[in-house]
Amino acid sequence: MRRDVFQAIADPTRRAILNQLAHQTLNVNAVSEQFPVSRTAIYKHIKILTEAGLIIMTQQGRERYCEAKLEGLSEVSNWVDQYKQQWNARFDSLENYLNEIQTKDLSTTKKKRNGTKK
Amino acid sequence: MRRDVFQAIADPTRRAILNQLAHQTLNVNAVSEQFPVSRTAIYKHIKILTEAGLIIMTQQGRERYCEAKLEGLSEVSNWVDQYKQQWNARFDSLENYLNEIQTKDLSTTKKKRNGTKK
DNA sequence: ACTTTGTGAAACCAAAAGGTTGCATGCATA
DNA sequence: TATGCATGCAACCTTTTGGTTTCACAAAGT
Repeated sequence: MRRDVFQAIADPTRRAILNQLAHQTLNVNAVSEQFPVSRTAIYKHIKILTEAGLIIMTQQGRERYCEAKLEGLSEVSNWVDQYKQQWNARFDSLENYLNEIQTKDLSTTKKKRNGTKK
Repeated sequence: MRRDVFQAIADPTRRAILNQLAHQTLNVNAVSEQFPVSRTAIYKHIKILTEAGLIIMTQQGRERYCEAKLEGLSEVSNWVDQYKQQWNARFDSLENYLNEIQTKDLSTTKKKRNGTKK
C-alpha cells in the first residue's frame, strides 16, 4: 500500500521511531523496547512508516532490521520549501525596510533631523 | 488550544486550504466554495489550522478573513532539515567516493592498471 | 526434541477524525 | 424593521486510528 508520508510523520511516536532509526538500524524488538506501548503497536507504526517509504526492512535470520530511508522526507522538504520562500520574503522585506530607513537616515541626516516619529 | 503542526498538515484538504491562502487571503465561505465538502467541514479544518498557528483570522464586518501564517511551518522545516543533512551526507559520501576513485585512477594510472576489481 | 525468542497477523476496543444537518446569532441592507 | 448573508457551534454518524490481547510460526539455542 502506498501511504502518505505527511500522515506517516503526523504521529509523534512514529517521528520518535524515525529519529531512533536515523541514528542506528534496529530490529523490531529493539525499537519497541524504547516505548511504553506494546511491541505490536510499534510494529504497526513501523509498518506504516515502511509503507510510506521512510523505512526499509531486511530480514536476517529470525530478526528483521529496520533502516531509516530519510530521502523519503524529500517530499515534505519540497513542500515546505515552496512556502519557505514566501515567509522568508516577508522577513527579507522587513530587513530591506530596516536597511532602507537606515540608509535614508544617513542620507538625510544633514538635511533634517528627527524625521521619524514614534 | 495548542495543536500539533505535523498533524495539522497531515490532511490533504488542509494542505490544499493552506495553499489557497498562501496565494490570497479569503473569508471562510470563499475557501469552502473551492471544495466538494460542506462549509462546516471546511470551517473545522480552518479551525485546526488556526490552532496550529498556520492561519490567523481577522473579523471584518460579518466576514472573517483567513490569512496564512507560513512561518508556522518552520517547525516542520527545522525537523526535516535535521535529517536532510544526513540523507545529503549519504549522497555526498557517494559523490566523494566517486571523486576519490576517479582521482585514485588518475594518480595510479601510470603505476598500475586494473587496480580495482569488480 | 524441546524451549525460547523474534516476528506477523487476527480479533477486538475506545477514542479521534472527518463528515453531515440543523440551529442561533450578528451584521448589512432593502 | 424585516430579510438575508456569513459565521460559529451543537448533535449526530461513520470510518480511521492507535492501542490491546491472543495465537501461529519459524529460527536459535539448549
